[in-house]
Amino acid sequence: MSSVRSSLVPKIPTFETWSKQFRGKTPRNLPRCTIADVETAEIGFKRLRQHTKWTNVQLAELTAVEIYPGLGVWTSALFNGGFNSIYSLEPNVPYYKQIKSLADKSEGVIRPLKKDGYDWETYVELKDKAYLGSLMTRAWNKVNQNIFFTGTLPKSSKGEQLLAQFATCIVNKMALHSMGRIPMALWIPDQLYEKFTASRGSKARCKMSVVTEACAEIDLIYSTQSNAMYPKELYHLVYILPRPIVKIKADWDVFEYVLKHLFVMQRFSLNKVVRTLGPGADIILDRLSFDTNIQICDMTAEQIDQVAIKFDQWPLRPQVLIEDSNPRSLE
Amino acid sequence: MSLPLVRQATTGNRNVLLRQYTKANSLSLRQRLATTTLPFDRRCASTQLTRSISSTPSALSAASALAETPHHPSKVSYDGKHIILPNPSRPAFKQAAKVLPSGISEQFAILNACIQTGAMDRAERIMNELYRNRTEEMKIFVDAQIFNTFLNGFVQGNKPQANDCLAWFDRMVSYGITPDANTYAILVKGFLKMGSYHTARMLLQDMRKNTNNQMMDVVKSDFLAPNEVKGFRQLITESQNSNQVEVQELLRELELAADNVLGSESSSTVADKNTRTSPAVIAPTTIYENIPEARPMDAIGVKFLQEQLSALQNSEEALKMDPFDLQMALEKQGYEVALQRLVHMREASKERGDTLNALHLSPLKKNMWDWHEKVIPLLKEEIEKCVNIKGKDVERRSYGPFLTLLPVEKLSIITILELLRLHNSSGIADGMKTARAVIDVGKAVEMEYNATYMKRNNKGLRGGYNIQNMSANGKEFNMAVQKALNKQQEDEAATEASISMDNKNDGVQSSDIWNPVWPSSIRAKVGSVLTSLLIESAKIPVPSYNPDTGEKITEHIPAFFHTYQYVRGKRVGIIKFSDQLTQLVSKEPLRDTLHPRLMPMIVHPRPWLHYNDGGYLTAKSICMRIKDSPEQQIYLHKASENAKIDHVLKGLDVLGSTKWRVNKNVFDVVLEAWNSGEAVADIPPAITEAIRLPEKPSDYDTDPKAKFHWVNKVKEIQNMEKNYHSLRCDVNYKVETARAFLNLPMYFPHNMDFRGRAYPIPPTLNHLGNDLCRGLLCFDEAKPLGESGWRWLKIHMANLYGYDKHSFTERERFTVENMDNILDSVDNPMTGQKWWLQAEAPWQCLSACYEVAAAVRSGNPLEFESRLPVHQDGTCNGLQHYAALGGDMAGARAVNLAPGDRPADVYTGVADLVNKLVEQEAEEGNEDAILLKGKISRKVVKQTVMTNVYGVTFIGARAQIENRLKERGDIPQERVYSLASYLAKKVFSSLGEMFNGAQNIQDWLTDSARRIARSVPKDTLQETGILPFDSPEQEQRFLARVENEKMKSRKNGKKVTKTFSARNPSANQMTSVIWTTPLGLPIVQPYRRTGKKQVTTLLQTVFIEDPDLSRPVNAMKQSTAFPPNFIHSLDATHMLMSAVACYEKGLTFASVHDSYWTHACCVDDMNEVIRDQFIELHSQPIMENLHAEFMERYKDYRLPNSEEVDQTDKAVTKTKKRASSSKSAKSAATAASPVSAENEALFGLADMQLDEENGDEDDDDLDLDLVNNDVKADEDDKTSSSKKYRYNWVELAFAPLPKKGEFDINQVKDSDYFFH
DNA sequence: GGATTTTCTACCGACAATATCACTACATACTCG
DNA sequence: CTTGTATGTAGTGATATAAGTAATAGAAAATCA
Repeated sequence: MSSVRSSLVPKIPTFETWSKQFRGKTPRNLPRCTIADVETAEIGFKRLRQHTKWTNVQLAELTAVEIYPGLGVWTSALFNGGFNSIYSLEPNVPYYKQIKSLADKSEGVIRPLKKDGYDWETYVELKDKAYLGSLMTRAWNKVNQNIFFTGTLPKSSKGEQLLAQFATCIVNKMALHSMGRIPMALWIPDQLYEKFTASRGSKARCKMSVVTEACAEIDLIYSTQSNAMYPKELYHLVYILPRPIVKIKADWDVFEYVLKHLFVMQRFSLNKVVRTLGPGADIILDRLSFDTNIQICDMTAEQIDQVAIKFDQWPLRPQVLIEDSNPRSLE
Repeated sequence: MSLPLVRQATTGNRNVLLRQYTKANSLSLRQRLATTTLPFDRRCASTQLTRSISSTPSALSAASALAETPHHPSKVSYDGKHIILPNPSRPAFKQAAKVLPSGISEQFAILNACIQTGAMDRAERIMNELYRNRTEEMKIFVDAQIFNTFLNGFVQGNKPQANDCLAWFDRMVSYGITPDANTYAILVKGFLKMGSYHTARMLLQDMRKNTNNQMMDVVKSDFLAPNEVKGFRQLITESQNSNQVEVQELLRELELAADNVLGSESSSTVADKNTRTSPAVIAPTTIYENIPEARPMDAIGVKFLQEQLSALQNSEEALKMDPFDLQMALEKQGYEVALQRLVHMREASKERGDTLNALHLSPLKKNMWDWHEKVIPLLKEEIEKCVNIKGKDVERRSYGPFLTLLPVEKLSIITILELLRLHNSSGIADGMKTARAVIDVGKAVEMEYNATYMKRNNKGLRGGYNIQNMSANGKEFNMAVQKALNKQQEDEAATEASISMDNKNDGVQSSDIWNPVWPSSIRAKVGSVLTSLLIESAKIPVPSYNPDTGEKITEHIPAFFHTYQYVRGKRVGIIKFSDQLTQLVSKEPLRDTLHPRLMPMIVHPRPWLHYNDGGYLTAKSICMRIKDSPEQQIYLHKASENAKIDHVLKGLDVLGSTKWRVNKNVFDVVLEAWNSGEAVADIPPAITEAIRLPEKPSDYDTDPKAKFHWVNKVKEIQNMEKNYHSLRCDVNYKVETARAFLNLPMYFPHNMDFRGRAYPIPPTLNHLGNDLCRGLLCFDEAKPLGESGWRWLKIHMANLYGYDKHSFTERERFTVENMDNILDSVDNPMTGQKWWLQAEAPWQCLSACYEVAAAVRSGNPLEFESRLPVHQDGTCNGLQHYAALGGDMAGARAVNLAPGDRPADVYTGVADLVNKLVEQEAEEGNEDAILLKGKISRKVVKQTVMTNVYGVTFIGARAQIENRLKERGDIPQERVYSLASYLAKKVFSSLGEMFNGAQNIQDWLTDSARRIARSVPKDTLQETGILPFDSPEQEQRFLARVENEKMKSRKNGKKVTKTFSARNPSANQMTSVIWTTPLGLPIVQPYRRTGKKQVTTLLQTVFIEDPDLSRPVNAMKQSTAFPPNFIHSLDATHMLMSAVACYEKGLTFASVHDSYWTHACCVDDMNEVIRDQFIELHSQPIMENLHAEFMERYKDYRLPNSEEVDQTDKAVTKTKKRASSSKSAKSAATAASPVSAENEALFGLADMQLDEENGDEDDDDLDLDLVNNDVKADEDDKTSSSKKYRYNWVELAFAPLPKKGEFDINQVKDSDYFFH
């Protein structure tokens, strides 16, 4: 109830010391970027608050889950913003220590956890009563008022993979989103942001952006300026609000199969590409409600969903949609 | 001293073979004949094994006219006579190798296709364009052969354009190409055809006056068909009235020549010969237009084919046919036969008209026929489009000409069969990679084109079959040949007509005619057209319904469809079978979809005359399997040209001369097992119902992890299913192949991998295949067992069962004691005790059971006529060679080079040694050791010991051992990994201990290869300004050349000169490791960095190696692969030597690399041969020769070197991390690297200091520095603060050879278990 | 030139990534002087 | 008619693609600043 918290200021090392002490030497957590500028975090949060129109009361009800806090700059901003509590998931030891020391000054609001936001188990564990279990909601017509998910995505394939999985999880109400319609705000590296938010027709249009379009509303909140990140990178803070009704009606596995195959040749027309779905799959063209002479990259999520549905209903569709892509060598 | 004898004998024998297959006027052949038609007394080879023979003149010259150093009679190698070519980075290499740049080779292929299809306007355009845009390259690559073929195109058809021909002739001369006799033959032919006798005469007169070409050569030209030669006679008649002396002279010469070719009586046959060949003069397109839709062959052809058809279906019938005709037909008309089978079925059932039989008609065949009929109009349409190209349709221009090379019917059936054949290839379930498919289809078209239109072999064969004495197994061959000849005489007209039917070239085909290989890009493009048309038209009707309306409909599902898969994030284009097609294919035996090409032969393969001439009767094949490496090809070519590889070819001929048959007893059991659908031995069970998928876990919908694992499980199951399926398919193909040859003899033409190891060319069923294949095959010829044969048969029986680590006596007893089991296996193979199924090699065991049982029951085993091949296997053959090379006592004993009472088993030996070490450490309290104590079996270490020869690294060995330990199951899973690490170390150290000599040699080989692969020719360094030129003249020459190049490539003058320094030389490392085997085969390691390019095809782009890109070597691969390759080249040498020697002794011989087979009764003889040859081989200083060859081959090469410079500015030379690098993880675990150890001892005292100013060159001592590694100095340097490195180039030299041990190779002679 | 990051990790038989975009050089069309 | 400019295009090189790289380590080559 104390909206007046003593504000927390994280210690920010110089770039050189950061390089030495924090930048992971192992290729495991290779390009972990972290916000290294208090002002960026503060403005970011301010904008976010404007956008979400959170009241102090609402904030006081909200538990934030933050992945990859890094130096804890964003964590501090969240703390200062007045969240009820903040689970800060940091697997990397030097960072974890940094978060721990912040937490010690946070009167128990910041709760550092040595978990990796990338690991699937993490979300199973978060479901435990001790963490978020009590805050779960079933209904999807309403946004979960108690959980807020945030963090800084690594600029790596893992980061990209993670983001894509968030999107699928929203669609399928899995992992984090098995706990309700949880809003998210993520710091995303520029390139990934482009892909994540690419609209139809854009050059960056890809599978992920279709899924995203189908399952969430995305808003750009703020972008980092010059030296806000260690190492210097352009990041965007993005607010992700899952839709009450996801636009994908088809069976997810079918949808994914269709999506994957269509996007092989995204600048070709559906008329042609549809054949790669299965032998004789062009028969479903007539059963679609839109002009099928359309480039794949120009299709909306709904249109692709419709293709998936019609494909699924097609009696002669290939039964096996799981493709073994890993030809593992035999002895 | 048997080797020189062998050499002589071989040469003599080749001579015989040669003459049979030789066409007298082949140029390359002339050269060969020069070396082979030397006086030679056959009796020498078979009877008098005198020592002096190797120094007789005949033997010397027979061996090689080029061998100039015959002073060491025992030597096999031709000292100083290696094929040495410039480094591929040098311009000189391009000149010598004539490796076409990819753009040119494509254009050439297209050009040739245009010529062959009569599209001369297009051909002219291409010629013009090439000469305009690629002037320089054309100067290098175009020769008279190419130009002749081009010129011939003008005068070929029924509308000869002799004047155009003449115009191009002038241009030919102006391009600096010297016309030869062929050129004149073509020109004259053209004018004769047009009736311009005057011009023709003028041309010949011109030739006589101005050139050295002989009239005889003109008339004998391959470009002239017999009836065209008769045209020359016409010329004589027409010119009789001329009074000029010159003309008279000319005519006399001409007459003489014509008589020589045609025979003087030929004038009487002119009329009927002409009528016979005249249909072929009709333009190709018209021929095929007249063909009735359903019957692509004309009347005679159909009759002929149906004969073969019935022959193939009923192999009893086939026996009655002439085998030569059958083989010819199989090769030349395999696709027609396949097609005819479809037609035949269809017509037959139609005729009967009853639906009952229509039901019996295989649905797959019905569909295939349907596709065939549907794709043909599409093909015709496409061809039409290609003919009338509007605008610049680049794609159509590049594949169009190829589509008319073959009749559309053939294109269609080729495509269908190829796609069916590729089912499940490249690890794709129910499909294939697009790249593979389109390239293979293209290749199949090319091969079919070659087979159909390359008449030369046919001509040569027919003409060349003279009745000569051949050695033992050649006799039957000759009988067949004789029969063929007789038949040919009776039946000549029909046969000729049926063959000449598809011959568009007036019967003109020969090696003088240019026939460029199609580059992969062309193959891919051509293949993609056919494939995509087939995809478009091949459909299967399937009942279905419209889910929206519920209305019942029939969908026409494409049998194949093009799609993509992602493999680790990368797109891979694939062509998949539809489920319906998969169903069809899996339901019926693959009998009628059996691919007609590359089947076993039913007559003796054509001996290898040349590196690319032998094997099948008509198919153009090459004796070595080349990997996208022009370098390999050119070395082989040069060696062949210089008669260096005759011995090797002879060896291959011997392997190909072994006559096989299907073991009917085993076949019946296999069939029964197969039809039962159960798993028997290595035949997997038929999957009747889909395997049930595992239950989805409860958290499947909420936890991605759960889902992931479930999906993985499903994938695993699918994978298993796929493997089962493709395994069953494989068995299906093998069984069907065997069935096709049930009553026919089989020969396997052989070729080699690039190290010289021999392989049968037919891929599905051969004696190198798995147990099933081997069980299905036996020698065709039977030989009475006799005392020793009976003994060996029993031993062999035990071996196959897996009882092969005991003494021969024990093994013999094993068989005797198991006689009841053996008889039961024979009497009730599928219902009895099934003893044979427990054998290590069940099918072969069963095969042996039949043999043993039959022998026993015959009443007198000693007289039993046995066909079973009995094997003698080298015990760890690689290590045997290593031990022999190193003279390594302990090693020699361990692999049975030295005699012993019972076979030594390396694997057990290593296991014992490791066990000892482990026990020792267990007592010392080592936890790993305690856990492993007593658990180290032979099996655990076997794979690692085996692969050690191949240079397995620590990581690989650890993985192997890990797997073995996991299998055991008595070790806690989580400890397995660390235990495997521990054990791998122990195994390596034990190996190092046991095979110290091998280790040393292996390390030396690795090190030497590494140096070679990193080295650069001096010239290159000079030209890049790194080293000074030797002389101003050299510099001048270089500058001139550069200037010249600049002029040439002014257009694309963006020459990026890559940074070139001793520090980072990898981009310029162009030197591959090359050596010559003791039999004279040059071996080039092909490992280079891949230079793939995307090629656009109709279906998708395809990623293909760009051949003209000279790419830097993969130095690591070069060095790690060298030891195994070298050893394999030696074991291949030993095998080929043994093969030839066995042949000389009249033994039937077959081999699987290091397992040698012969009749039971001949095992003793073969054993002697094996040992003699091994001793012969290893009596030579192989390592010294290799070293010497390297020194010669890589003379003037420079090696990048880095040396440390200390503060006092005095260079302390040493290689930075270099010398020690040769002992990789592996040898690090063993004794210290012998290379450095040796040198430490030898050169440790040498003065390492070097004047840095002229350190770059001329310092002969530098090579020592490379090797030496002064440990103490290293330690000093660690303390020194400032390290400076200097990079420079030193002369390439090699470490001293490891010292050879005391083992006397002659002991092998007395080692019973050397091969056993 | 020194340091860091990536890439291997057993030989041969038997190979194989592809769509798309940005950019360049070249050819053609068109226009203007 | 020539020349210059705009436009179109064939050819080339770069880049993204998918996605739990199930575990492990160590040297050599490639890349980077």
